[in-house]
Amino acid sequence: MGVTLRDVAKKAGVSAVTVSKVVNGTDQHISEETRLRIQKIVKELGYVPNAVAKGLKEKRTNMLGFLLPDISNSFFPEVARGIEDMAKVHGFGVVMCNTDDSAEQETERIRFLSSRMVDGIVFARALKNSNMRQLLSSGLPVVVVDRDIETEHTGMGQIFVDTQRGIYESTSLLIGAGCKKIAFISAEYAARFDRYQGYCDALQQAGLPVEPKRVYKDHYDVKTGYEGLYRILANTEIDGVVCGNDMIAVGVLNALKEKGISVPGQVKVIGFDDVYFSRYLSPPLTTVYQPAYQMGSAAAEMLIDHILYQKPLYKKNLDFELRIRNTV
Amino acid sequence: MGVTLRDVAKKAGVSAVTVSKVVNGTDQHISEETRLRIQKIVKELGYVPNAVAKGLKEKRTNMLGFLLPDISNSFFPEVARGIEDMAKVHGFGVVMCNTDDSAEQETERIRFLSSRMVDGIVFARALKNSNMRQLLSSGLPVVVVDRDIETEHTGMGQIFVDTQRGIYESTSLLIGAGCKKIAFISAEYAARFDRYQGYCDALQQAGLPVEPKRVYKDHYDVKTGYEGLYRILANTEIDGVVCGNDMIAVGVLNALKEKGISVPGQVKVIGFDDVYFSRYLSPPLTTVYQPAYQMGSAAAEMLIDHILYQKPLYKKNLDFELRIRNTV
DNA sequence: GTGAAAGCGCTAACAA
DNA sequence: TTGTTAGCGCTTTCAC
Repeated sequence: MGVTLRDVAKKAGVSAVTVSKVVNGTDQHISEETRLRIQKIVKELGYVPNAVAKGLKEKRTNMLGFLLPDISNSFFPEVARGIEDMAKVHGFGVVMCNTDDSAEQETERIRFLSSRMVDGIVFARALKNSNMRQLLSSGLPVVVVDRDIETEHTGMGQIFVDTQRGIYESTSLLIGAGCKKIAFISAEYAARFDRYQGYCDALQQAGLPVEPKRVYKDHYDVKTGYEGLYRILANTEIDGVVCGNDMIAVGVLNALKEKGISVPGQVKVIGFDDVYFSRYLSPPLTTVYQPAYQMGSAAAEMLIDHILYQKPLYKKNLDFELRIRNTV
Repeated sequence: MGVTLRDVAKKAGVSAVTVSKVVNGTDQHISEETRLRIQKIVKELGYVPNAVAKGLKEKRTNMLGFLLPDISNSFFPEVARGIEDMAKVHGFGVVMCNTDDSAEQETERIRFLSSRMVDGIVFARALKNSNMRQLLSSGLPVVVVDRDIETEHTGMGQIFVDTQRGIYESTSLLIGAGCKKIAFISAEYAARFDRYQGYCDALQQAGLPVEPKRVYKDHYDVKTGYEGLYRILANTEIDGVVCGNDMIAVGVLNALKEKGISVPGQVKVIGFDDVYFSRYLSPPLTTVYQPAYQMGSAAAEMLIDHILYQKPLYKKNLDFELRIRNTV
């Protein structure tokens, strides 16, 4: 920074306008000679356009906001990377905003990003649909990268995985492996793609009863898995556990080990997400992979296409994938 | 966005300047009446100052750049969170830039950030000191969050952990536990704080020989741990493994399990970093904790103090911490 | 082929 | 107590 259009112009003996045109290639009718001279001086002086000034003028900053619960929760770093890689390709940068799923934080950060004139927002979330409305009212294009979104929000783009179907399949895998008494441990909330529903559907399909005693819902964390398993085992027997995510599966695995119950011998376990260390658990966790990186890059791509070429936002369903390892 | 200072001014029947003064509290000599009237209209209209315009004018954007190898590598998400939390407290935002440790990427991103007029850069890195020089020449204040930095770079702030001492202590722990034939598996590179040196020092201190056959260096990843262990075991016997980081320890643990060698019975293992899932490995990994979150927040704090109050940048040594679990 | 004028939204310095 | 002027660095329009 420091060296401006004017500096270049002065040294080249032309006006700032001409330099601008050359630098941006915005005008064909510049003599080859002038163009070359200017380009040379640009290099000499190490001129770099001031993106802030440019943004102010053009009302486009080539910046994306990334709103997420917490970057230090696995799953999100991959998403972040996907977003940034795609953004970079198109000359965009990304501003990261952790909100801890708090509505106030979200509101505040949206205001922040909007004041900073980001051109669009990728909104990754796990829970409530809190202030979707506020997001919309900001007028900014938004793409929601959602694992579970409650309602349709017209006007927003969406990248999602059918987690209900994913859990349906993970449950079916356990059933296929001979489990008859399958527990379900997950987080507590209503969602468009209800994991619990996927679990119920699979049981029903197989003619197995849904036993409330085998269901535990709290949070998407290790503690929930651990405590859930103990709670369920206090009341009933099980031969399989369907987990709402891999963190829960980690808790379940730990509790099972503590109780001396063999996996997959006595109890089979299946996770969800395929967080990068799941394969290193022991036994390596069988789980359902969600394409986190791809979700991020697809979201950024949609947003940028919209910003740059006015392509409409849309809904995109990405495929999950069973990852068979050693807990089933 | 959309509603400007002028809009507020018009509606309040004052000039834009007055509104600016009221909004920023930059002028005591505004009548209570005017102030109140303006504040009311600001609320009504939902006026939010345009940070881009403000940044251009003031030459301060209240934005930090965060340059790192890869957010999807454990350790960095925590750092990122630390940075963002501290930044937020001071009204700063953070632009995340992954560089995969590539010098070209770093150069390019630094230019990018600089053109965007970020007020400072947090540089988290694991390896080579590539283009430190370029960073400096950008004129931007920089704080390096480093696990291993090669040289002194005057002018830059620095947050670090004495990893050499950390490995010295982790090795000593193994020695104290009775190990005589300790392997060392880590990444290959020279650094200010040389982990390998820490390992050697500890052995020497205990009168134990340093056997090249027991040393393997490649990358900070699972594969290195896995292959390193196999390689070493092909040539010699061991009763302990000091790992350069937790990823390596994961590989070591897996290889050991594969070979039917018990941990910590036959071989003891110690990691480094205390990545958040280390405690869930089996057995739970004994390791050395690096305060990643704190490193991020300390870096951001130093930078912001410098930006806002011209406090000089400095070097800060953060403490590591032995986390005794079940692999030793 | 090139440049002058105007303005993006804001604020510091100075006037009134 | 308030407003005018000027300008941050850039680009668009339109005149030359």
